[in-house]
Amino acid sequence: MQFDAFTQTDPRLVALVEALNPAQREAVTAPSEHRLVLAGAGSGKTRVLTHRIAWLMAVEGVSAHSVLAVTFTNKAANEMRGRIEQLVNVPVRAMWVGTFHGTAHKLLRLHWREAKLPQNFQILDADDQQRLVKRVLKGLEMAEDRFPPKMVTGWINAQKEEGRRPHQMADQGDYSQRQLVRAYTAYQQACEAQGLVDFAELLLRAYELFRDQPAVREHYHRKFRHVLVDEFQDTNTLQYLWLRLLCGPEAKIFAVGDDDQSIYGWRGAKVENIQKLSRDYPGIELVRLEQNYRSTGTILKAANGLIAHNSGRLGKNLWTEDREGEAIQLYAAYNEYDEAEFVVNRMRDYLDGHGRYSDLAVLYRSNAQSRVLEEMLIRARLPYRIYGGLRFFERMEVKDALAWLRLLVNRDDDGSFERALTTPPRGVGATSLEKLRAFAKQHELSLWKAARSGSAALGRTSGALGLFLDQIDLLDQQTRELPLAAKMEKLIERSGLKEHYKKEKGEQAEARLENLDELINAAKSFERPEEEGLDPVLNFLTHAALEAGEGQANAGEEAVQLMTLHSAKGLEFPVVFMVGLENGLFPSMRAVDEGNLEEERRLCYVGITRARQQLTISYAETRRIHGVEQICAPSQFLKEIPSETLVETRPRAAVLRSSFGVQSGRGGYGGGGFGGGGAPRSGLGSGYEHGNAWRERQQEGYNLSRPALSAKMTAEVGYGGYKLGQRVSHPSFGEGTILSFDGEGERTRVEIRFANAGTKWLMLAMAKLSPL
DNA sequence: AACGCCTCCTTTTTT
DNA sequence: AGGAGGCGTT
Repeated sequence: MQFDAFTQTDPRLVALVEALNPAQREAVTAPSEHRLVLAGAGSGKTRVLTHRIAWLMAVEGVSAHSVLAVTFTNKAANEMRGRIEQLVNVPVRAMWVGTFHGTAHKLLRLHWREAKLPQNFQILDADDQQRLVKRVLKGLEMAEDRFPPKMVTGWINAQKEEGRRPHQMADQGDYSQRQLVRAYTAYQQACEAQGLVDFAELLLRAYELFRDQPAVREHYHRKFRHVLVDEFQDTNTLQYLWLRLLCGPEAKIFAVGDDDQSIYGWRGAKVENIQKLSRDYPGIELVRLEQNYRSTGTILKAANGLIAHNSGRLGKNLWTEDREGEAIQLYAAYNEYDEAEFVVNRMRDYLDGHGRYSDLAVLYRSNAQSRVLEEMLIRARLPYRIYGGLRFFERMEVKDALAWLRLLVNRDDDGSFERALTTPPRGVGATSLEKLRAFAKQHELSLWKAARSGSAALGRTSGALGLFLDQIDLLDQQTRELPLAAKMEKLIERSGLKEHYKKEKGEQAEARLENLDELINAAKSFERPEEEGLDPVLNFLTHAALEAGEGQANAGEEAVQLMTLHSAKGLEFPVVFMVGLENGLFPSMRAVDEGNLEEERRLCYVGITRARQQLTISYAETRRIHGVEQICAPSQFLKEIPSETLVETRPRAAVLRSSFGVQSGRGGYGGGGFGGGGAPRSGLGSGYEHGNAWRERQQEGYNLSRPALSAKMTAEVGYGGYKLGQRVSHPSFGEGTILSFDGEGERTRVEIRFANAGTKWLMLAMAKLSPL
């Protein structure tokens, strides 16, 4: 189809393409061929993907039925569907838009017979899987120290992600390899006996379904004429194999990705799939999106300069029509507290001016870094939100309740059986359970069936056990006709879980009860009867496994955002703080040891390109890591960012050090002092050399902790009855909040942020302060 | 079954 | 340091 012809005829199509730049337009409107779109950060990737679909429908008359769009996260999938519907102005329920796992799951539900699964198969989440592997290892009497469950689980998943089944590996490799295969075999048998499917299994089964069932394969070959894949650089071996099988001779692939943003190699993602795609589809058309609509020229220059240090890139250079913007601020903090304080102070500057809390994001390499930042944010009374952490459906109490529901659906689910049997406690202890397990194993029965049939062999225990079995059956009968939410409620009540958590002490208990209520609430939205022939209970349980829910309550509220660099991918913020740029932390020690520096660098690239207007980078010269104070060298990435994009912010060294007499060999700060003047220290010279020497000695086991201390100590002690964060009143400046202290005794000075008079340093002894 | 002590480990995360 | 998980005690 010719684009020009349509611009003149249909105003809707004009609107569809008019806002696109030439490269985007080409990607969106070119005739249907296989296409690979290399989309740089902030270049309008999602836009291209959604517009492409809208274009196909509007111009080429493609039906929603023949489109499949796959993403990695539910969030991305939901967003995509929403934006497509906005563009074409009608709901597109018939279109398959979902995650790899969600799509695989859908196929397996539709073709459970061909996939050789029970109709009511259940999904095992990571936690369930871990437990099951553990039990299997126990059963095989494999030593936990030699074969840690975590490692075995990882290994099994890795095999599945390479498309390998145990029988393909039998009798291969050394002793431990054989043991692993034995574990995989037993684990898989357990899953099959219990009708369970883990995440990797969803993909592998779907792959095998297409591989082994020509009728199914051909059906979908006829159906899906357009297969669109988001974040293609994140696909693993199995996902790629499956995509290839899924695309019939008529299907056109539209893959969007960015090799420079491949940061999940450690979990099996294969950037090479991009090159593979080009080899497997020789005619594939390559489109590069390099114009960036997100960041300032300076930020892009920094990002480009950094990523240029990677080898084997497909090659891209981001550019923008936007202005240069501000220089990137670089701050050398004394320690992690100083760093956090600096971040908070800069946040205040921004917030005083105009900004919203949610404009601000702090990105760090590892979760452990969030604690100090949090502390500082609390003191500063700034609302914040940390991404990541336990999700709703992963919470203990929620999983407990769901175990009861799962048991109603499938009595042979041993994991749920054990969970329901033991929580709340009912006098069936470890010994009885062990007996039951042994009996079940001996007769190759599920725990449920073993308990039912073997009561005699189980001796005295059978009393409490029998009561439990009857209770389950009774609950099943009594709730059979109830709508889902009512069923859930009754289960929570009658299982004794509610009572159990009521008895629990502490503030957690309350939250637990609330979560149980919330679970009932969540169940309500799955009550639409028999949608697409799916049983509401199965539907609900699937949702719980596949979409574990938001990382935290109150999503989307006005708050400063804290997250790892990994979870920041795909997001953008006007103001970004990237903290902890120290060798050993970022790049992480492990990455360096294992030679994964390039992926680390890409992670840094991702971090830089999250920023729209302002980027601030910081590192600490001293940091407590695993409980030990360490001297840190600045990250090597700092050297790789073009220096003309950076401006070093002078530290307020004296604030942190004067009172403790810490003047020791800290190269770099010496000249600055505090107060005006003084050229910013340029380059990062002195930090590096002694940093390396330190690392060498560190590896020999020396602990080079210095007797320094530190913002933390100051903060906790407080002065003359005043504490950090305290509200005070001053006769001429009005009300304010104490931000920090400096010095001791009568020389103590105090930094106060006044509501109407800005931030000031005052001598505590002189200032006529009164607490509020 | 609940509690407390001890040891171990420590990058990143989605489904 | 701090959390998790294992294990032994009450």
